[in-house]
Amino acid sequence: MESIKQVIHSMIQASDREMNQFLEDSRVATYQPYEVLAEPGVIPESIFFISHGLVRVIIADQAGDEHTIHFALENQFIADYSGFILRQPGLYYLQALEETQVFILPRKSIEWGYSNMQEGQKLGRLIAEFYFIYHDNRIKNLYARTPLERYNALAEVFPNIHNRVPQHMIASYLGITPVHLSRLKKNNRY
Amino acid sequence: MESIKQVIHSMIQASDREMNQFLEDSRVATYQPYEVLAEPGVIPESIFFISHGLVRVIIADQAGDEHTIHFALENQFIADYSGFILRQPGLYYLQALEETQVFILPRKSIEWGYSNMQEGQKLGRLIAEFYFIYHDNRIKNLYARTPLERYNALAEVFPNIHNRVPQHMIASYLGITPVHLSRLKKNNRY
DNA sequence: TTAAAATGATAACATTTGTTAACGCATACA
DNA sequence: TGTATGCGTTAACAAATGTTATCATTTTAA
Repeated sequence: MESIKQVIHSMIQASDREMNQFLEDSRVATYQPYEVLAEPGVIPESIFFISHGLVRVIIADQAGDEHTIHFALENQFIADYSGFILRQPGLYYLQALEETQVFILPRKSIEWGYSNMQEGQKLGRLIAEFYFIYHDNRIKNLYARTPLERYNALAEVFPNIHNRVPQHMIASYLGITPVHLSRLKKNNRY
Repeated sequence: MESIKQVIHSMIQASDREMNQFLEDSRVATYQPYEVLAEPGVIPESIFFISHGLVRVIIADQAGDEHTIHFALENQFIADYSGFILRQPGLYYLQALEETQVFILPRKSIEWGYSNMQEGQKLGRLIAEFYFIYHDNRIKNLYARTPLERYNALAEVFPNIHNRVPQHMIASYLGITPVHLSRLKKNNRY
């Protein structure tokens, strides 16, 4: 409970009363490695806050192949946020890769926060901006850097990722095959 | 002046007084095709609203090659938003591709809006969410669709783009060479 | 403890994509 | 009007990346 409060306090001013009411309807859940927090086809009705653990975001293409789109770490919010905002069925799997504890914030709480917390809208803005910057950076790197450069810079975005995630998932995140990543590493001259 | 008011009113409630004060320090500017609205290396101090025209967002890689990262159309906000938020030097060129008229909203106005407009933070949240959804969609497509599929779906995101932008810029946006796009189109069997 | 499964490296080969150059056509402009 | 420039297509070839298979090692689970 403390970690989410800390993170929110680092972004906005909120009274204890606001904070407690905001979190009142949240619940804690724990997932084992490879367990699934959310599946595609369902309208997302909650936002997750990861207190510890690691969540992989996956999309499946038409052929059924799965692609790792994102890794979400402790002290971050994660959701199929587009689906949540648009109230459309999600497209992502959210999968724990480690034993992972989350707070589940239902839509009701988010909406309560927007309407009733002094800085609720600001909190929403800052979270959206955080992910905007993450996405923007990612797209910059995609256009302006090679896969190997992106590989070498990965740990800046996901600290310690190489000790927490198998390499083939990293290859998937980079948009290349595991075989190719292995080759690139071999020729990694820096 | 009317178009930006309409767009803002479609997102939030705002009194005439709020709206007029918010826009008080904005100015109108007009750019000819290929003129540049913003360059990398400078901390972005304003947000643009395109009342008509079309702006291309470009990033240059280490080799100096330019990549088209985005097209911004009329009635949209555009900026090097990451740089604006983080107060860091921008990385993008913003280039008009048609005769383009914009409102330039200085940082001062944005901050005034956050502090003084009833729904200022909400406006910021909705704009950040809009671009979040755009980015998210884009990344989904990047992983789950082929370049040809992305080409065929382009006009959904950028209406009439094929009549407004030369094909080699579209190829650049898709992350492929003009020669390759030409080949793909030739084999486009649907 | 042991057997099965997952992981990562590597090789051989196939496919995709990039590079360079040439050409025809349209457009801009002097 | 004529000339230069930009655009899109095509072809030939090169480079990058994917595919499939094999192997050794580590991890997982019975």
